[in-house]
Parts: sequence; structure tokens; C-alpha cells
Amino acid sequence: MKKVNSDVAYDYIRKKIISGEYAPGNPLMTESLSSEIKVSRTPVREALYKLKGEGLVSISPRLGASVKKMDVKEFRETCELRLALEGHAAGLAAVNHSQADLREIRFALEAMRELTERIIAGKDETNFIDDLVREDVRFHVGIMTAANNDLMKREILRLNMVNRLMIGPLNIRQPAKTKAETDENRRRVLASHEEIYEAIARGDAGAAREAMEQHIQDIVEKTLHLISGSGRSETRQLSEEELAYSG
Amino acid sequence: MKKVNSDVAYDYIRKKIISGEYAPGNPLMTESLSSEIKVSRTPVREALYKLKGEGLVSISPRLGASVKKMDVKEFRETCELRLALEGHAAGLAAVNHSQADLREIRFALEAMRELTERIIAGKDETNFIDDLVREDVRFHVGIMTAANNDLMKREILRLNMVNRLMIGPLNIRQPAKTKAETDENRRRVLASHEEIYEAIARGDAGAAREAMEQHIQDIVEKTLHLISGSGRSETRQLSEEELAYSG
DNA sequence: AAGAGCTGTTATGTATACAAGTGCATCCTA
DNA sequence: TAGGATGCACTTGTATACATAACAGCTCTT
Repeated sequence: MKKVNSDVAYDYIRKKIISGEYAPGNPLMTESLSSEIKVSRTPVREALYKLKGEGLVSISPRLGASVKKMDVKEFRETCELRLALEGHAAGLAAVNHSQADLREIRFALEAMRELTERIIAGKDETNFIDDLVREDVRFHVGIMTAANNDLMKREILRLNMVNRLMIGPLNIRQPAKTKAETDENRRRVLASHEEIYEAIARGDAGAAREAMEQHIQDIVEKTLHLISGSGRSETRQLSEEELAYSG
Repeated sequence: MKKVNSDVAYDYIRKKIISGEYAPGNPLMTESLSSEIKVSRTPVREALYKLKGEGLVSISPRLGASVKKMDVKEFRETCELRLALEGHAAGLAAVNHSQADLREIRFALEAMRELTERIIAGKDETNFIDDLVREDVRFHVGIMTAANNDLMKREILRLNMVNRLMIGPLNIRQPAKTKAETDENRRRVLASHEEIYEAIARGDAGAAREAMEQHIQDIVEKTLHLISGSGRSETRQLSEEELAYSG
């Protein structure tokens, strides 16, 4: 598979969207992009169509392309999809996992356990938190892999990525929480992961699915709470014109 | 939303793929398509990218586009996805359904019951079978709608469409079955539908999901059996080059 | 005779010119 | 001054020309 210009444009735009440099709603004009990437408009357009297929970009005829902007309804629907798929994947993982898969999941779990303890213990959080997130991802990816369904894995990862478009802009102003609250939260997450792992390890598909669904549900609810907490659910309901008015 | 040439090309190609006129593996050359549709190559290319996003077309750089060809692995993975989503949707439908939703589902079910009885009774199958299929679809669509998640509905419909690419070519040589067998089969399908409906009607999400999962599993197994029965599972494992050799 | 290399053909990838639609600012009118 | 018409600038959509990679058929060599 040789790399052609449309792939270059694709990678370029995709990266900027994911990193947040191009925020949701940001118009993506073929001309400026083409001069920025130094390819012609044709491969840029093709890149935009590919990104549309992934759900990162929306295109409407004659009005051009823009970074996909999610409303709360769509966000919830995406979360529900993710819940369904990741829950099912956990069930499949319980049945289909290889020993190597299980090992990978266990390692991620153990790393998380240790990191969680250290963070709760208290000294120098920041570094460990990045590590914790990484291990969290490793845990979830491990399960998707163990489920032995590439299509499902790709789809879950895609949904996650799309969701980040919604969550990403929120990170800036998370409502402050007490350390006790976040610690309690971390313990809950860890406990969920342990429950999921146990179910998978003993091959109990039903329990694995239920535990995973509960886990995702927790995460989603926390996020939805964040959204309404930051007063965003209402703001997002505003139409284009209304938003323009306030600016 | 005005209709532009790339939409024309999109509709044209999509229709031909779904109808089977362009069979899986069929190369889709921009030049011939453009002269056929009477638009230039540019909108044709864009149409192909859109179709790729839907999973109906595969494109590889410099080698061009072709109608998506599924191997057994991918088919099974798609079915698993569909199982997960449609099962979950049934669960949601049990919780979220409106009275109108329920009515629609019940009507489809009742129509199917009557048609099944008539078909089993015996006179002039053909017409009724088309009707039966239509009501079957109506039943499933009704549940997706009742789940109140547009994204999920669209995704399930898309998966179904993609699956047809695999199943479609098979229809030609279905191994003959005795009428007793097909009748028994129809009764099973109807019983499944009734079970699903009852669970949804009484708001039992768990039961609705399980019944739906079982139902889809039945369908999938039947189809997979058909595939191996027609000696296709082995053929499809062959690589491009091997296939080219035999031709 | 088999295989490597060459060459012409064909289809794709890309750039660019042109057409056409959209939105905005300006200007005119009541 | 408010409302609407008009024209302009800009962007997208489309056609097309050109560059380049893949492929097929041929020849030449071993």
C-alpha cells in the first residue's frame, strides 16, 4: 500500500482534529487546507470524505466540510453503542480469550492496582496519572483483542475516538473535586476492572458482560454529569446563529 | 440539501451493488463509470469514497476500487456485531418503547403469524413469502425504532446491508429442503418473534435481549450452514492471486 | 522452454481551470 | 432609518489535462 497525497492530507487533518487544534464546528476549507498541506484540492477533498466515513467530519453539499460537532443526543447514542459493543466484547472475551490475552489483561490490571495505590498514597500525582490512563486503555484494548473480533475492536476504538471530540473540549474546566472523591472514584474503577477480569478469567460470559456494561455506564454517567455540570448541555442546544450572536 | 453529481453517481453505483448487478469483487473503474453515468471522474471518485465509508466498496491506492468482497471471517464478525447491536436494541426497546412503537411491532407480528399459517396450510406460496419477508423486516425495524437510538438503528441497517453482499450471491443455489423442514423453520422464527415481543411488551429488557440474541444466532447459524453447504467457505479463503489463477 | 526484462497500454492520482452557488456588504428605495 | 435588491468575493463542484504507477504481452536470454 503506497502512500499517496490523499493519505498525507488525511493523516494531517485527522491529527489536527484529534489533537483538538481543529475544534468541533471548525470549517475545513479545501483551499486553505490544500495550501497548508501543499497538495491540491483534489486529495484534500478525498481525505475529507474518508474522515466523514469515520465520523470525524461532516460535509454538506455547497456548504463545505467542518469538524463534526456533537449534540448531547448524539453523544448519548454513541455511548449507548459503545456500551453495547464493549459489553458484548467482554462476553466474547470470556469465551474466546487465549492465555496470552488473559496475561495482557491481568498485567494491565495489576499495573493499575499498583498505580492507584500510589496515587491514593499521595506523592506526586501527575506522572502516575498519565500511566494510569495508559494502563486503563491497555486493559480495555486487551479485552477487545481477546474477544477475537477485529471488526468489533475497530468499531469500539472508532466510537471512543469520536466521543473524544465531545469530551475533549470539556477537559479544560473540570469542576474541582476533593481528593477524597477522586480517590473513591479510582477505587471504584479499579474494583470494576477486577470484577470484569475475574469474570473473563473464569469464562463467565454473562458476568463479564454485565460487569463491563456497569463499568461503562458509570463512566458515561460521570461524563454526562460533567457535561451538564459545565453548563454545556444547554449551550450546545443553541443554534449556529445564536452562538454567533453571543460571540 | 441540493443534489449534486457526486450524489447521482453515489445513488447509481449503490443501487447496482445492492441489486447484485455489480457482484462482489467486481472492479469499479472511474472511467467507465463516469462515461456510463455521464458525469466526470471526479464525482465518481467521491461517490466511491462515500461507498467505502459504508463498507460496500473497497479501495486500494493505485489498484482502484471494487465491490467489497467478504471472507467468512469478516462475515462472522459482522454477524457478531449485528447480534450485539440488535440484542441491545431489543433491550432498549423494552424500556423505551412508546405505545405507537409497540403497536407497530405487534401488527408486524400478527401479520407474520397469519401469513405463516397460510403458507404452512399450503396453497400458492410465492406471493405470501414476499409479504412474510416484508413483515419480518417491519418487525425488526420496529424494534430498532422503539429502542430510540437513531445511530444504533442506522448501524444495524448498515450491517444488514453489508451482509447481503455475502448472502446475496448464495440465493441462487440453496440446497433443497423438504416442506416439513421449512415449515418447522417458519414456526421457530414465529415463536422467536413472539417471545421477543412479549418480553418487550412487559418491559423485560434482559429477556428481550436474550430472546433477540437467540433469534439472531439462529439466523446466523442457518446462514453459515448454507455457506459451507454450498462449498463456499473454502473457495473464499483463496487469495486474489489464487483466484486469478483458477480463472 | 522458462523466466527476466522491456515497452505500450490503461487506469489511477493530482493539479488546475472553469462553472455555479452562497453569503455578505453595499447601496438603493420607501 | 429599515427593508430589500444587487453585485461582489469566495468557496465548492465539476471537467479535464497531465504525470505516474500497474499490467499485459512481447522479446530476448539462458
